[in-house]
Amino acid sequence: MKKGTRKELSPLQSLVMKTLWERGEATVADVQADLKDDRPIAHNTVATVLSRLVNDGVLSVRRDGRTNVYRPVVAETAVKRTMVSNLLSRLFEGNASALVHHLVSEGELNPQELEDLARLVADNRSTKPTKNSDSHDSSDQ
Amino acid sequence: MKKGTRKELSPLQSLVMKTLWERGEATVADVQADLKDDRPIAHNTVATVLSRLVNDGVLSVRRDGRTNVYRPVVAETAVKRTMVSNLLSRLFEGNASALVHHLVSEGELNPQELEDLARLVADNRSTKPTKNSDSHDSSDQ
DNA sequence: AGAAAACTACTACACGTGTAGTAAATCCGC
DNA sequence: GCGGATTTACTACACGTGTAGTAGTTTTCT
Repeated sequence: MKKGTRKELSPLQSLVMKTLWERGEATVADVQADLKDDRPIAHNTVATVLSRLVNDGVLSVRRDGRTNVYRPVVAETAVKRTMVSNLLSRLFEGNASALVHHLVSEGELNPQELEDLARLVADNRSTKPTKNSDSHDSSDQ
Repeated sequence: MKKGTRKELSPLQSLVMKTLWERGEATVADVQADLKDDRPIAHNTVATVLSRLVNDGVLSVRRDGRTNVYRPVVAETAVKRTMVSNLLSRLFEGNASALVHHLVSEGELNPQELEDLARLVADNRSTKPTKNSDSHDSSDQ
């Protein structure tokens, strides 16, 4: 239905898409095989999910013999962008640093990760601040 | 039904809960007033959402005269924890730094925020973050 | 007092999601 | 060449969510 630049994936859809993004393309059986490790899931359940994703414009399908081969139409990054940004506005007033603060105070980042993060921040700071200066008033500095 | 330590909130539920957490407690009319700025929403719609949240153990309700007064049972922090952690496992293999990397590379953090973040990281690193660091904690239960 | 407003409780309904069964076509092994 | 395996297309159904209407009870305003 909806041509989807802005698609939220449901939990199961996320799982399915993860294997699609990993593999590049996959059949129903492929996906089922990947998922079966974590959870028992019927072949037909996977097939249903897959065809709904095609319907939503998230996957495309190609016929190979009598088998359907599915392939991502929407990039993983795009979906992440949408979903993270939605989480941000829903729970953190759209404020990304609030989310990072949460991660830190909840101990989701271990020392090593904090270390890496520090480096990432440093790099990013030195290599010029690019876009995203819209409407935000930089009070001090 | 579901006793809820681990509750995911739907978009509208998140909106509603936001005002509940802000206000501490609220009536249907209060919530409707808060939401009406963003979206037109019927009094009854709000009432339904609220009573479902009570049913899910996310809110409690108290009678004040002939009016219901709702109050959060689940702390904002707890919900954030659940939902962020779910997003993490669904899209980032449970890896929090991957999420932060995403935020940085998508430009969700502006220079000022990166600056603050650097300080946060530095602080956290120096204060010996073995497991749980206590910067500024919030009440939750 | 009588009408209007405010509220709650209950009901309804469409749509998405998870889950899978049935029917039908095709393929593979013996 | 036949029976089981594979695979698709279609159908079904329960449950959550967004959305709100109805009915009924108070409260409040002329």
